Amino acid sequence: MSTQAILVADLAADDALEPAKLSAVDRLVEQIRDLVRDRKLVIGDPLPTERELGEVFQAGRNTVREALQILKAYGIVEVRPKIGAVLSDRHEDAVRKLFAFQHDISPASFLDVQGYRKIIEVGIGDHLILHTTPADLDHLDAVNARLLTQASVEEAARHDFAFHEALVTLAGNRTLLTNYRLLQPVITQIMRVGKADRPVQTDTHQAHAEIIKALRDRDRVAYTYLLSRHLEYGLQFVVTDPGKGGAQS
Amino acid sequence: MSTQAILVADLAADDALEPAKLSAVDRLVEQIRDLVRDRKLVIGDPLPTERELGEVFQAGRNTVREALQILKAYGIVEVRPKIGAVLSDRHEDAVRKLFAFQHDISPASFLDVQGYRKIIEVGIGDHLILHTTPADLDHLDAVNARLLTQASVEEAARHDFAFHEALVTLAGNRTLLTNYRLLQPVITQIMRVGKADRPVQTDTHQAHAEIIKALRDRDRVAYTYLLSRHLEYGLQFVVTDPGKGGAQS
DNA sequence: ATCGAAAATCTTGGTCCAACAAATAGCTGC
DNA sequence: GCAGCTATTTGTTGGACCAAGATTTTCGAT
Repeated sequence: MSTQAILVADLAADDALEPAKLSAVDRLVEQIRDLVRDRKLVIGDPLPTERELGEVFQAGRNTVREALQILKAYGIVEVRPKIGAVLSDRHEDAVRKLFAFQHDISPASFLDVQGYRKIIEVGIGDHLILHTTPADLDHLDAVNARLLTQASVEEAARHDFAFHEALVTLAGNRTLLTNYRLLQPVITQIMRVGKADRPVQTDTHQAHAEIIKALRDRDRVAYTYLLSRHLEYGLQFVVTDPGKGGAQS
Repeated sequence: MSTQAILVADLAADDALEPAKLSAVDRLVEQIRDLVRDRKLVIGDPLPTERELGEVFQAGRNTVREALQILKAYGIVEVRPKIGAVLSDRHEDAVRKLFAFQHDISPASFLDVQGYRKIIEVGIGDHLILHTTPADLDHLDAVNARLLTQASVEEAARHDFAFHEALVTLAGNRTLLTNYRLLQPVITQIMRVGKADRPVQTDTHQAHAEIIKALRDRDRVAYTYLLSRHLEYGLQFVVTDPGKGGAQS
């Protein structure tokens, strides 16, 4: 218990790297965060109006607005016209957006991301083989089935990602899942490109189904092989440079 | 080549989820990003002054400032009095800070992060066994050696993380490394707690050395075993709830 | 008199301007 | 070469206006 208290204190100090005088805007950001904490506001609760905040904290409204823009960028608040700033749960979205903000869009980047996915999705294989329940696998089937029910490339990419997301979810590690989701924009982008030329939904669905089957059979080797092949399959549509066949380095 | 052009266009559309009219501030954020891209500005280059930006893009200075606050929060620019906004390379720091923001500080969270690390660091084992060069291993030794050269808990945690970071770096995947680094604040926090009670630098150094040896021997099983044990070892200092001995679930 | 709809009003965020303070880059004079 | 001055630029504030949406008021129909 005392351990936890120490932790909180220590981590609070992470922000105090520059003990020097903060700008009024930064000070306001802190004060508003404190306000939220002190009043124990929860998601959806409204903050005071900009004018009130300015009055309470002795700052101009423009200064308050700049602070709110920062909080907004952090996904802490969402400001709706007229109703004002309300506490938001879009934090993860903000992280995701920020993460993808200036990711370069190059074939090398795609290759890298697919390599990452291979490490992750193959890496959780041991756990999946051991711990997935029939219900889990049925759920995967259900998610996979959605791949066949629509036509839009955008939709297909989303459902494709949903399958892999569900797979990673089964690893039962929240940190891993959060990190994997960070790449959602990039991954769905890869998928869109892969599916742009011609619809490959049935192929994808089939590949997913085989992967599920490998899990049902608790066949670690098949899982690894099928998953690797599946991820590499998508790559050949992305790396179009040489025009030749294989895409392995 | 044409593929790449399509990609860039498509990803630009990712932000256009709400095709409705953007606010002037959001529009400015985009315009400034475009400006940076068009002029091929690099890290350290200065942007036009706030008044110039306002004139060029037909916006008031306050609006420009709000846009700059967002860019600043994103780690894209750093604005210094008098000289103005200059392009910054703090983007990853901003992501890291924002990411750590949401992480609650609980034993469960620690357990989760350690589980994540196990998945990652064990997961790259195959690649490491196959591809690490003697030079790589010497580098690991050098990084590990630093663990013995100082006393501060803070320093020790940093060097401890540096070793694991170096390990992940050897996997040769930039995406993975970026994601792993995201957890730096949380991981070093875990390490600080683990080392708070008494100095265990020699133990840690020893454990690292054994892991390196396993890589030298290209012994996949030993690598997995030693790494898992090492990561679980740190955990027993975190989960202090029962006060009894073992901490395995 | 009661209810509901329409209109007027009031509040609030969005944007812009003007002004001043503080900091400092760059010039000026020695 | 250096001290000091000046002009420029960001930091901050207050005020103004607009548009949109919430609130209240008004007023007609029943």
